[in-house]
Amino acid sequence: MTVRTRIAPSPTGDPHVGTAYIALFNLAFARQHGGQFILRIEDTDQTRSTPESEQAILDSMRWLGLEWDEGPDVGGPHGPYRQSERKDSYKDFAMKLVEEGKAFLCYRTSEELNELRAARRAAGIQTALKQSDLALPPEEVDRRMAAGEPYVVRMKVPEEGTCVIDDMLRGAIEMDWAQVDCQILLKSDGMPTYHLANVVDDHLMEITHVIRGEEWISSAPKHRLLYQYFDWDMPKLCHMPLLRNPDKSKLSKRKNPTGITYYQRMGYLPEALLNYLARMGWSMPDESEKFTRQQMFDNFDIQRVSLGGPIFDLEKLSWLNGMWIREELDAPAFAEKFQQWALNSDYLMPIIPLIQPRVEKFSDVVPLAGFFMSGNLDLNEALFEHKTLDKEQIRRVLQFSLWQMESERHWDKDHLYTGLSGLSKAMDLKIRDFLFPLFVAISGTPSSVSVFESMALLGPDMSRARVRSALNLMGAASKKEAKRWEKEFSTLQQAIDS
RNA sequence: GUCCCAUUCGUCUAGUGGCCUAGGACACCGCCCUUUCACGGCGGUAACAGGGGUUCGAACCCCCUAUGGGACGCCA
Repeated sequence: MTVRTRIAPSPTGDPHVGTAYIALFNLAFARQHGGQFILRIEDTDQTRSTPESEQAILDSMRWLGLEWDEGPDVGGPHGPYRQSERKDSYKDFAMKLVEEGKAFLCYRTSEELNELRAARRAAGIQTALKQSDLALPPEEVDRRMAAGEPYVVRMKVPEEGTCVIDDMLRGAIEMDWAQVDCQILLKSDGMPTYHLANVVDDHLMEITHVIRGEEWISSAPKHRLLYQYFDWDMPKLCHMPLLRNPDKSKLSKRKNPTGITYYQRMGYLPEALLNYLARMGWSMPDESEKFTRQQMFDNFDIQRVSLGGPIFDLEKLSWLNGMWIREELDAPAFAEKFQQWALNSDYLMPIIPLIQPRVEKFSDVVPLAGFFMSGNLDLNEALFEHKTLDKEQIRRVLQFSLWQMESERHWDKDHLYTGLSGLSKAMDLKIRDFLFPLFVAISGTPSSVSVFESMALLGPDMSRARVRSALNLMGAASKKEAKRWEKEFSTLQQAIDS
């Protein structure tokens, strides 16, 4: 038996806890049946899938104790997209379907598609786009083909009837073919889409079980149809519930710390985080709360997964982590773990050049650099008093910076500097005034080491969490205010971009 | 809007037709321990979304409604 999960790298290099959640259940299921667990990290978008972002995922998985098995030749964590010979073979598979009349070339431009969709919506048509909707006059196709215009390969999908998907947890799910659009298999750049690559890879790797997030249910008919078209055996599907924000929406970084490195930086033990993740939607037969990875695997039964989307709520995680720290670590182990966490040279070395110029005695170090080893800072409103900025401006700087930080795709000192200094210019504030609230939010004092370096080292989630909590302290925007600010912010952003 | 998935204490959950007057855990509250606080111990408040069936019997099976979520991309 071979179970796999497929992971998209995060551009900020901060793997998502939801990823670990799915991976954990794949691993548990595979281990319970003595099977293999394949972890695939792939993305056809080359800006996201970099050696660094892939490495970040592997590091996080290793930290959590989620070991994976290397697959056969096409498997393993380093996806085949980048290897040209594999890219061609995706094209071969797509073209085979075209020859057999199961897929077709589509010369429609994205503008045309937008118009088409808009027109259908206006006409109240709710069904998906089909081959017949996309067809162009033959002479127009010839013209575009002759002109060498870009095309995509789309799969053909039945216009009517129902498709039954068998889910390991939910049983049979019926869906109307009318709702399924003729999915693009090969993009105009020759890269496969997820749907094609997913099916081809899984077949070549002899995957027998796919455990993935619930958000994939609606594309399962496409996958089933592709297996049929290729005449391949289809793996069993299992859709896990989605982790949620406290407001019940899908767990997202805008509302929550979602990066694994955040929990690492926060000082959670990997065993505890994994234990907590396992308790999301799953329970031990005897309902115990604290258990090891191995105990979970020994008692694993996928049928014990409950389907309501669990809310990722930190209180119980913290309690559980406390249990692990108190009960599993004796004093020497505690000392060692703490030292590893706070004083390991990977984390410490980049901090030294920042603080050394300001240190006169070693006793200065903790007051100066303590914020690098803290979670949420203990702030109060008085810290934010400034000689020129009033409270309103401070709140706006915090909120706008937070939005800017949320949209930052490359989390490093230079990108942060470019983004935030651009914002301060657009807000028509002196950079030193603009930075003041951020210094307080990030380091707890108005005068500290470079705030950009600090944010880069603390990572996106920790930095955002601190700015968010500072904003809450000063008073988050009311609904009305938020609307106005959002408008203002988007015009500022345009100013930054231009 | 359309399709799909879901719905047990505030939160995570047990529960697969009689063991349910619904159990456990976090959080919260109270008491005990204690030079403080925390830990620990003991106790308490608190839930089957609503309405119809099926059945001798329904948290559990079926239908409808409501609510929440997801999907509707040359993202994954």
